[in-house]
Amino acid sequence: MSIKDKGTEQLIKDTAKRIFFAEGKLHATTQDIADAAGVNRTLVHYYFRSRKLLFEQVTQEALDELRQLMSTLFVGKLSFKEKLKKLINVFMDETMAYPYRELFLITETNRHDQVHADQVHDSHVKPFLNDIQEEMDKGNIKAMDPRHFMMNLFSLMAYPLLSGTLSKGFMRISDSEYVKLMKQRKQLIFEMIYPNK
Amino acid sequence: MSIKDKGTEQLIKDTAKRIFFAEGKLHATTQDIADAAGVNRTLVHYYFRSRKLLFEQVTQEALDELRQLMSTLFVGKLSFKEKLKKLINVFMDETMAYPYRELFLITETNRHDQVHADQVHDSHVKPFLNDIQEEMDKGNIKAMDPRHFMMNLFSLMAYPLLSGTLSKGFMRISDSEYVKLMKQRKQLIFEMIYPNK
DNA sequence: TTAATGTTTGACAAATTTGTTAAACAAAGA
DNA sequence: TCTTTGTTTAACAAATTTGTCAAACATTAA
Repeated sequence: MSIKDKGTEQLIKDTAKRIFFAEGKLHATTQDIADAAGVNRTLVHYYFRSRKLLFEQVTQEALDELRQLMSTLFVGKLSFKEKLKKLINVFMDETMAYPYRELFLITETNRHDQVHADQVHDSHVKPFLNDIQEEMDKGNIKAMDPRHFMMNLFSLMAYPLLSGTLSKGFMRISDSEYVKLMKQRKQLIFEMIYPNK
Repeated sequence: MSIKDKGTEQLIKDTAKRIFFAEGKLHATTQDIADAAGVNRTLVHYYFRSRKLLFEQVTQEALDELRQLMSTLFVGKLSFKEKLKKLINVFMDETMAYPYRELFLITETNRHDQVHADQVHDSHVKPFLNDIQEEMDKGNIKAMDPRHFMMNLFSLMAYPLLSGTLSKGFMRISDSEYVKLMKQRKQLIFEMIYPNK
């Protein structure tokens, strides 16, 4: 077979992502991952050579996905307002599916004192920041350093999902109520960020 | 000696907190902690019996500190506005010193499928939520579910520090610039949250 | 069918990390 | 001083986790 069969390899990788990004189990062992995928642990080594390489690949792909998201959402001829709506919608949906993805990226980059992050190029983020600046110049959104705007936006979207367990505990919110609140946030965040209708 | 000497025990615990909360190394081993504290690893077991118990103690104390913060900041006869300013000031300072404290709490609670979090009682959070509701009734802040208000507030404060490494990478921000931005955020967050001056 | 190639498995080895023990050491009181 | 108690250390044992290997198995092409 010349073209590599992606079945098992993909299964392992997807399972790893589920464990890390969805369940937030950052300490998962290769055994944990293999069990969850229903395969022999040796296959993890067969396809990825080592635990470290599996982690690095998962990290790289997650960063790629983030970059992809950023770039696809900020091209096209939609208005800034519509792009913003779309970004909030897509990013919130993704974060609801994978609330701990960024948490994984943060701990992995801390772990190796190595910043993979700047591979997400200016070519994607800088145009976004420029768009924000333009919109401020037009008076459509409150003037501030565009980087603050971006931090505000991503904070409001990501943090409540990231800290779900804590928030639920602190505020005595049930699981079903929490989902409701998270869905409401899409609209709420847009109104906070882009107030002058 | 009847009263237990807290020297070494406290040193180990403080070092563990520094590693987890300040450096974000959630995977630190007992050896890592002992080395960083400059003591023999056996002492970790002497004082805490096991790694697990050290982790649990650190987790408990971190939750206690959060509860403490919440309760001390929301008693007294300051106006809501002043309390809010104070909360932002104190919480941001704490989070700048310990940006990964919540990250640690989140992963630890995920790890054991156990919610220590609800030990932070209604007795502290509920009065806060009531204050927020009151302020909304007065028309001083935008009306919404007070829980959203609280999530917004903590998101804006915690997330940019939590995701510092990523943000710096994404937006090409230097360390010194980042500190500047974080200090600006205190005022910026207050204005966002409490807009009608 | 047979050979070749790729996949899966269990058994084993190595490495890492945690936990235990006994002995050395230090400080304080009788 | 001597004893007692608490602290620190090194050596060791146990447990966990990662990585390797050869053999079994499956699939495809000649």
